[in-house]
Amino acid sequence: MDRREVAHLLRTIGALLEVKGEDPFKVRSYGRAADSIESSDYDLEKLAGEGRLTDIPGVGKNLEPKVREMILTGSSSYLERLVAEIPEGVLDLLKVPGIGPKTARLLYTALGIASLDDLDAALKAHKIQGLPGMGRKREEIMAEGLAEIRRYAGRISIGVALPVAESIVASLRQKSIAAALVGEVRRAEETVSALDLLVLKNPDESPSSILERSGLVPGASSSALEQSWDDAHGRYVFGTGLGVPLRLHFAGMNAFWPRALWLTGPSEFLDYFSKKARERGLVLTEAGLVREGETLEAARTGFFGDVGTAEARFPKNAEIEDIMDARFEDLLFGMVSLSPIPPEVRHRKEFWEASAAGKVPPLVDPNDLRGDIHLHTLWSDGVAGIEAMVQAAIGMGYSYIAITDHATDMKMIRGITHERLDEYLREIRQVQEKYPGFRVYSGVEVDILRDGRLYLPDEDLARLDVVIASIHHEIDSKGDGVRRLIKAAMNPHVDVLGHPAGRLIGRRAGIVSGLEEVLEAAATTGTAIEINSSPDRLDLPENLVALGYSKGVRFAVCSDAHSPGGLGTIRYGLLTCARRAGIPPEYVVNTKPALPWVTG
DNA sequence: GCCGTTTTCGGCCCGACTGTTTTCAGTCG
Repeated sequence: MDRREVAHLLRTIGALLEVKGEDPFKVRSYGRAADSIESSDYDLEKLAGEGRLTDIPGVGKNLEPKVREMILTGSSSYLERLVAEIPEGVLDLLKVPGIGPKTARLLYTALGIASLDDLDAALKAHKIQGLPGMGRKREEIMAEGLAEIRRYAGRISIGVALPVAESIVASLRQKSIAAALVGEVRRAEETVSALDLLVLKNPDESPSSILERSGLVPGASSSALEQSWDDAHGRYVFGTGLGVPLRLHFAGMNAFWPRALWLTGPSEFLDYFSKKARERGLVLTEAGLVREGETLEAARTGFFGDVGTAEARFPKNAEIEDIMDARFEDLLFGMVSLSPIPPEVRHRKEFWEASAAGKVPPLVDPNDLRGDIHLHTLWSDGVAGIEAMVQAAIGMGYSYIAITDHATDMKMIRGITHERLDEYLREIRQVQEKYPGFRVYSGVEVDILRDGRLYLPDEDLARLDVVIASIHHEIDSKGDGVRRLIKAAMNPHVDVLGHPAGRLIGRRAGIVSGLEEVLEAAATTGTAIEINSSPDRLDLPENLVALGYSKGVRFAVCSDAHSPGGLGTIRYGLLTCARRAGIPPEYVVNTKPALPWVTG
């Protein structure tokens, strides 16, 4: 059992203990151990074998045997005992706003509610008001929250889906099986309903024998998955622990990229592509690109050796790496007189037109990023010091970062105050001196208060290189977020508006109207708009990024990392919000060699 | 339940808000 799975079991135990009403500190210790195991690179099986699991911070004498059992057997008898008391479905209730551990337990013990469906039924029958402490208003809040969760039912964030899909591709590759991402994950949709992989198949091999070789067959590994063959689509469908299926599609060498194009879609783009193909006497089918009048059977032999050009033909002894090169897909575009369109913008009609005209504009690319300007450290709610974040940034190949700890009146976070500012700036300067070739900007993420003023006075903000202004409380419509954001944008010290919509995917809708006005204001004041890449935010969403771009707004793509490992999440915002919106690199401030508004 | 000790027990994340009360428990950031 791998790190992620162990961490997941530990978190499940922690949540169940919390619902049981156990000591909060005990509950938290399970979460801490999970974080520690997940973010480490320990060889768990080795440590378990040597009895050294307590070397892991957060794992003590009580957790050691529990973790060892998970690693060695893939399950936990302790967890099984807990689930006998409280079904795991009760934990789904915790995702609903207004339901915490106490309420979840009450709902389960009083009404037997053990799933979101149960909750839905109880809300509709108004069974909840009348329980101790529950009234009409509580029911309303729960119903609203449940509706938001239901909007994302059966979907997971790209931030969860992409790394899992990539790790499956990597593990298949280790078994000499070549596969590529297709479908929603390849298009980098903000949430996806399935993980689709296209697997390369030799003519003499069957999908089932590949599957056997893959190690994904139940029983072949501890992470056994339910699987079934879907004959209509020629694919295997697996259940995963993520709430979305994994689907393995198969194609031979010559049909690989036509099939990848088909499976990547989206369907309205395939319609357009087909139309262009017909103009050239070609037909796009699920199995390949074929000459008009040709049968599907013929198509199954693949098109590259048939209607393909000489350079589109694979060499006789092509290596997997050669075949996996997406430039072969580009050749398909060429065959129908289109310029290649990156998967993330194939849904955008303006790119179809640009493609037909042979002028697809460049999109901002991960390699364009020169720095990350929204990061937290131990100075507020981050888990690492400034220097550790600098080293992580250097590891990402950046030339600069901005340290932007919270300046907030949220009491739980001890952030940057007027009194602590001197000391904070001093430490940033000290780290800067140790890394002369790398720029460490000083900054804060300052709270926009209820009246639109900022938590720190202007004279403090004036001392910082980067000021991100964000709303952290009363984000919904009654908090009048639009007016507060515009007021913050008008402040000349504010460089960036942080996570403007304030949404949390699947939990909180955030500001749902009026953000056009904020974009107008930002375009006028020159304030950059953040694209926050945290997988549960992905804020600003694509459609509003595209709108801002049309108004001339500049963007800052940021990780909002709270740990060194967190810097890597920046790609989710980049792919899902920036690239899908069709943003070129020059509209992203942190593609510049230095921040334009900082002098000296 | 972990950790780090002033070594075997106390600290660990705290305060505002809210819907429900009729004095406060529970949630949230």
